[in-house]
Amino acid sequence: VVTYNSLVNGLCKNGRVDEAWMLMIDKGFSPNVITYSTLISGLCKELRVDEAMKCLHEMIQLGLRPHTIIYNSLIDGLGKTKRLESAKQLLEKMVLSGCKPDIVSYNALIHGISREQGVSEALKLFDSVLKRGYEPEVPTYNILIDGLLKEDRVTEAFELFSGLMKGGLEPDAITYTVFIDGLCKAGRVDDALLMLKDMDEKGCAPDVVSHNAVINGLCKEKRVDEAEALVSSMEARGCSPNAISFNTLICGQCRVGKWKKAMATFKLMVKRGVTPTVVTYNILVDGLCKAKQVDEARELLSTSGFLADVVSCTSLINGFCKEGRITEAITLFDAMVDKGRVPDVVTYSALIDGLGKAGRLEDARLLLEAMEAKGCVPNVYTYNSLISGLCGLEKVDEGLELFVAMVEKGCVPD
RNA sequence: CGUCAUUUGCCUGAU
Repeated sequence: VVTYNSLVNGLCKNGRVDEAWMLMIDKGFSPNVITYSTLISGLCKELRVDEAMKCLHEMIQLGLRPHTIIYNSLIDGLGKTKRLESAKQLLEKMVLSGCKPDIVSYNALIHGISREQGVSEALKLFDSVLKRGYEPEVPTYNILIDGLLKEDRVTEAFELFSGLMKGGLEPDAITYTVFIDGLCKAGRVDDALLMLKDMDEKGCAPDVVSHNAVINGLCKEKRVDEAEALVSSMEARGCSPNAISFNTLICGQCRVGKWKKAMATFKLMVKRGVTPTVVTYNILVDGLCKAKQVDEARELLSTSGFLADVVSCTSLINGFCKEGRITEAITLFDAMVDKGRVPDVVTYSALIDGLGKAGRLEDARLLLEAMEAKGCVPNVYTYNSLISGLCGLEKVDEGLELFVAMVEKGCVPD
């Protein structure tokens, strides 16, 4: 069984969970708790939570007792697939079966709640966990600080940081990076740069993620030359730029119209042995589309070796719309659906906007209905596009009607 | 100490 477990583990590590699964089904040996632990965590990492839950039930039926870590993997997987209710139920179940949740169980749940229901809800759970006598760990604080910053609650984030220190804990590199990213996204890049230095002085070496967060902040402020300098200098500080570093810089350079620089960065990336990802190509495709070179963008994508995903398709559809090539936009939209790509709210919004600007408001309306019918919830961008189209054609009454409808549906106007 | 394992940070598309 031990040999066999190692094999299952090896397969899971290579992302070959299915083969591991087959191996297990292939009897001969009886799987033990370790076998299931390996399989379940492997499946959860790939977000194949239904299969992981099946494994859980199966092992219980075989008389094996799942331990905390197995439950924690599942709670995390359920949270990451937006199934918070199931995650909470599983936590209950774990208590009932005599397995006490630990702080990691709650960290996973707090994170899921923070993402799906907002950080305020997560903070409520945090409080009740404290009241029950659990000691929070650094990741607990990191999760909550990140949640606060993502909702622009910077002051409270710093207050929680004080709480971390008062609890006798030491912030780690992730704590600092969460702040660096949060400050950048609040438009405080210079403060983020200070914090990058500060963490170093406090004995917390910035890693590639810390650098990438700042590179992104600089790019968003259009300070691409500084971003480029940071990419060049980070190596000397012990962090090799990775695909995200280059992607971020290329994106920044595209956004300020420095197309040649962007291509040079792309070439440098390849030369440095960093493999471009689908995001790299999506950035270049979008850059070309914004430069009114949609055909070139398509060509680039088709030679990239990557299949068009929902993001690249949306860039192309938007590019066609902006060039007034609405028919081609629709054709591409239909083609992506045919190929089984699921358009999301951004795709729909781009096309609705294009239809509106082309004066085809009825089609735009129909598309809004179609997206809702498919369970894709329109957001404020979607409504703004359609309302603006209606008002542009002096159909202000219809625009107002739609405004009322969006509010009734719980979509907050901006 | 024969085998496994859980939680936190960075990049791309729409008004």
